[in-house]
Amino acid sequence: MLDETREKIIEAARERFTHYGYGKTTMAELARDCDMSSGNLYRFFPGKLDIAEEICRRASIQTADELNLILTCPERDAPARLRDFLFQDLRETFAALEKNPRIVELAQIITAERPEFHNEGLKRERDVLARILEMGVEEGVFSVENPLETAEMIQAATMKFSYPQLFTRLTLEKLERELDGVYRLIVAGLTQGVHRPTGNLTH
Amino acid sequence: MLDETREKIIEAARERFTHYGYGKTTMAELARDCDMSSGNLYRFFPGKLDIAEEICRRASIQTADELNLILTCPERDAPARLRDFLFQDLRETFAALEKNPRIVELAQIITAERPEFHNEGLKRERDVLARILEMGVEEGVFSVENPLETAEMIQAATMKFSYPQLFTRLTLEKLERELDGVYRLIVAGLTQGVHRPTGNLTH
DNA sequence: ATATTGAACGATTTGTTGATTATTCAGGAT
DNA sequence: ATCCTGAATAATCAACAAATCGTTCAATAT
Repeated sequence: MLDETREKIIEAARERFTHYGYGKTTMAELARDCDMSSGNLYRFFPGKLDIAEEICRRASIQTADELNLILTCPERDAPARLRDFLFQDLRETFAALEKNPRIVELAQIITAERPEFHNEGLKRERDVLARILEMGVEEGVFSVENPLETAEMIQAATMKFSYPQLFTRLTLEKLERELDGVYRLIVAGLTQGVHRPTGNLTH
Repeated sequence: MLDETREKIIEAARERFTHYGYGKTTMAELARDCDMSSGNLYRFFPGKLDIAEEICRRASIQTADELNLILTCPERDAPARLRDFLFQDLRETFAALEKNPRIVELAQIITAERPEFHNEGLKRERDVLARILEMGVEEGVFSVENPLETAEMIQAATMKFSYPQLFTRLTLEKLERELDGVYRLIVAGLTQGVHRPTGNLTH
């Protein structure tokens, strides 16, 4: 029953946040939607931002789940899976930006206030990425010592394609061309094998 | 003589912008510094933002010039030069951020109002990068079809390390560890050779 | 006891007014 | 003619007041 009420709150909030935006929806409105007083909302969530965080967390988990399907897709080698992963991520972010800018705005607000939240989402995706790398190693096409660390590096190298704020003025076509180039660079590196540092070469 | 006056304006502006910030310096103050009326400034620059742009452009050119020195440094192979390039860029941005946040702030203001300006600076650095790649090809250590295009991809992959706004909460140490990882990934890819796309592998 | 309310409180936002400032340009100086 | 000025103008900013909103909690209902 308590959980049921929580769900009702989350649903009402998602409705208002995506329709009118985070700033424009008040706790009083949320309470009215759920037939309760505003004070009572605080028995279910510590505050407004936590409701938004829960909504974004679920979206993030769903994204990770969808990326996870790439792992079980048959008849694909690891490089193809890596490519699917990167492009699916970009396309979904881009589509979300066009279809519902409000959710993207929500994510930005939470990332600004709760830096840890963003790392959490990154970690979820990184685990999938690491799994793809491991598959590549098993297939004998990738040479990777530490999949999780390498996954972190791939995330760093593809950061440009994950932050909507960074690519608002670029077209999807241009982004895909660039991502394809970065992908080719990465996959060539993984195939070759990523070596330990060869000493400090900086003058 | 006209050029001399331009220089005087630029110097006065640099002084005030770096000391008090762009927003806090007025055209009237700049005019007084140069012993002229505020209206007269507009014979030398279309507007306030253009003065700031010229200051940033010069800083950007100097950065590119310093990166250019990497090309003539003796006794280094192309991978080492690439590493120097990436780390020098990161370290200089980071140092500028700590030593004089005002110049970084200036750059952000101009990038926001004049997107083209930023591309211009990126292009300057890209040319150096492409030259390093060409050297690598000549040395036989890199296999790169189109150096300028590959340079663009490397810039995309290292974007995380060029935007101060993105790494304000990360330490230089952490950033260098990540950049090292991305560098290793890239250099392995270049050594292997970056291949053309193998058809559209996305489901 | 437990669950819920809604008025009270402080923080934040909004709206408004007055001052500052970038930019223009008619006129004066050279 | 050419260069330069400084008052006029319109845009932006700062400061303050009013209103709104998130959050708390003593009181009430279940």
